[in-house]
Amino acid sequence: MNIGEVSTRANLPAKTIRYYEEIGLVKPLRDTNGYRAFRESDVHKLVFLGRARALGFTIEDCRALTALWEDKARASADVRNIASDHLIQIEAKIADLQAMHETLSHLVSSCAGDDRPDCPILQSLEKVTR
Amino acid sequence: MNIGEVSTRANLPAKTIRYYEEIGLVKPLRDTNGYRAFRESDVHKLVFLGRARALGFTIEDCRALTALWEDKARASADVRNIASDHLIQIEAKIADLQAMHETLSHLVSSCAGDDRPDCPILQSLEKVTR
DNA sequence: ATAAAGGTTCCAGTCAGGGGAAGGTCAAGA
DNA sequence: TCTTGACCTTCCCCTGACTGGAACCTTTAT
Repeated sequence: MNIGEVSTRANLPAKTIRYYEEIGLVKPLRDTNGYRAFRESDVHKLVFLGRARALGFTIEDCRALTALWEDKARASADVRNIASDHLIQIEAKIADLQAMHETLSHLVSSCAGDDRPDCPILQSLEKVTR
Repeated sequence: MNIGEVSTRANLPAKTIRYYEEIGLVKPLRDTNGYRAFRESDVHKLVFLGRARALGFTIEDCRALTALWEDKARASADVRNIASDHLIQIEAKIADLQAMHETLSHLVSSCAGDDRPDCPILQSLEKVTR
């Protein structure tokens, strides 16, 4: 199977798949013409990678997850640890963004948004109250 | 004022300040010895930049915001537009992260996390249901 | 025969800095 | 006066996870 079909089936850009090969996440075979020859198992793995990336796992997380995925004797605790670490990071990011959102939405709602130059947003950014 | 003091007062790493000069966000003078010579107004601006970056504005947003900040005749609407665009992006990110969080926390709580190899997290990542 | 569509590699760029080397400058203490 | 250590300078490479583009090769359809 050529990269185009894999791209469609795994819903990943061809560039991304080539990149994943470059960093050793997938290892497709090669045809005599130099084209990558993907097996079903490669597609399967790329789908897995796409799902994991969409959930915000880093590439290194993905490397660990696919290694566990391919290890039939793995302990589920190993997978769970990666996932719950990631969950904690997601929670921290959400909290950060919510704090930003609160501050900014206060500012936006306090700004007239008209032609006059006085703007509470800029006034607030000016303060040294970090 | 040398970069070290500015770094302390603006609460930004010296590397960051040099970078901001490189991309034209600040333009400190130079002493005869080649050291950067910052004015109070530079510090003021760097504090502003630090605040804006902490609120997640991009560098280009910051460039626009400082231009408006320094333009005494600006319309507050211009500032408000930048800020509310940014607010929308923050909201989208929060929604994304919350969706990830929901999916992942379901998975984590359904995983035994023991020594056995069967793991619902991996099983779910395997599905093509993107 | 030719053109379009698909494949290949390689290079460079993104964003917002961080790390570290090699070297110049300054202030304080012996 | 010398030296030590803190501070400053530029320079270049590195990050993550790709993306864009150039130059070139192969396959397929007309």
